[in-house]
Amino acid sequence: MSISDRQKEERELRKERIFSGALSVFKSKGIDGATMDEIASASGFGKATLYYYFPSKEDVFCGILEKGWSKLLESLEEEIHSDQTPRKTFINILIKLTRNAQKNRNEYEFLFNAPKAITHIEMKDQSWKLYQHRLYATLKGLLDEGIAKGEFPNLDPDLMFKAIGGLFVGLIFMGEDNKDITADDIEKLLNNLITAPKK
Amino acid sequence: MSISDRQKEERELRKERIFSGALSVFKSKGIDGATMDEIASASGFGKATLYYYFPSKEDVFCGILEKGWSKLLESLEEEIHSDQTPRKTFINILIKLTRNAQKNRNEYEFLFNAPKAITHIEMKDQSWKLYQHRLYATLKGLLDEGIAKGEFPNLDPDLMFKAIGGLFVGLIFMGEDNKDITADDIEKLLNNLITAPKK
DNA sequence: TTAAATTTCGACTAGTCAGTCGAATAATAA
DNA sequence: TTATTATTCGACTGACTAGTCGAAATTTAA
Repeated sequence: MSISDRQKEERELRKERIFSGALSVFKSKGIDGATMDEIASASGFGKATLYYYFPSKEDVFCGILEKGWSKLLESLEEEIHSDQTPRKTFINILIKLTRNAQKNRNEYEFLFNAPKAITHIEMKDQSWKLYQHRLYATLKGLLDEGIAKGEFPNLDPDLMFKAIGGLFVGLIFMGEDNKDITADDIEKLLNNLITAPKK
Repeated sequence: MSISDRQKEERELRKERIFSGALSVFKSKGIDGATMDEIASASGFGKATLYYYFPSKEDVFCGILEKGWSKLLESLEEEIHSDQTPRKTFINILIKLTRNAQKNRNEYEFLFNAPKAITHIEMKDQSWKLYQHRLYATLKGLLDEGIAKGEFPNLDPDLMFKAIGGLFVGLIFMGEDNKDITADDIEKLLNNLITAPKK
């Protein structure tokens, strides 16, 4: 491994450090309330150094979304490409997401909530949206397929999708009590709520 | 009615006008992105006039929450005090909320989302929280009661509460497509998802 | 060792915005 | 009418913050 590669790697590590400092500031001060000075000192750099790694505040922002969503999808590949029933796959993905979210709460809260919170800002780079759309399209596809096979209640798939999406976000991010929600909890809850139609 | 009363009434009307201007700015610029200058011109006043009616930006904010949550609860009194089964009452409240939210989308979006979006701001006046807690306590009580009577799936009530809360918010406020969700949709969906346990 | 390249940052600038001030106008009361 | 009170607002201030600059420190390459 040449020296230049090591340098790139260290650069990448410093960027990650800045991301994680930024996330903790976002958590305590809110997204708009976070200043570059705070993010800088939270990540152990001077402000000007931040601008050596990112051209603007928005790029820090988009960097987190880009990296985060990409990692998120990567971590789901296995579940997505399993050959189980649509219903099982659907639920497995939600369970895996729960695990991830519990492990990196700040990051996942940001990934799922920030995009809504910043619709009013003009974003140059929205490549992270591709990942997000791919996740949503996957889940929506499984839902459609599952409904067609009678594995889910026979309801408007769009409504179901919104409902389950909201349910999931509510479950994971609602309330401050960080009461652990186990994968079992999620599975039991989904299996009880999302029942197949009575024959 | 004395002249002084009419004046008070007009003052109140002007405050409402400011609230509604503020809501439309919040909608387009986001909560932190909204400036007092914009709120002023959106409501047809000069900025200094806003400060004649409210001592600070935060008070405009709290004014909307206070008025909004108070009206919201008032509009639910009938459903809350009905003597139907817990399950029916619970669902009726959600249906009524859906109707309200569809009628005043901006306002309800603010009432349900703003409190989360501003946890990082120190709020002097939080009297609106009393109303919010009363609604949540009512729903939680109905859920507990209903579970005890076997009208709902037999799951951890706290989890159920979060799940249904998220479900509701997702259903109403997720996505920009303002596809009308009818009360029937909600009822059908809830009745399909929240099934009583199989005997 | 020394020159070049990389990384760091304190101090500064330019712009924005909440909130104030004082004066003007309109409504009410005497 | 005139005095008093209520309402309006343009212009200003002080605080804060994104982003820049230039110089210093550190690392790498020869």
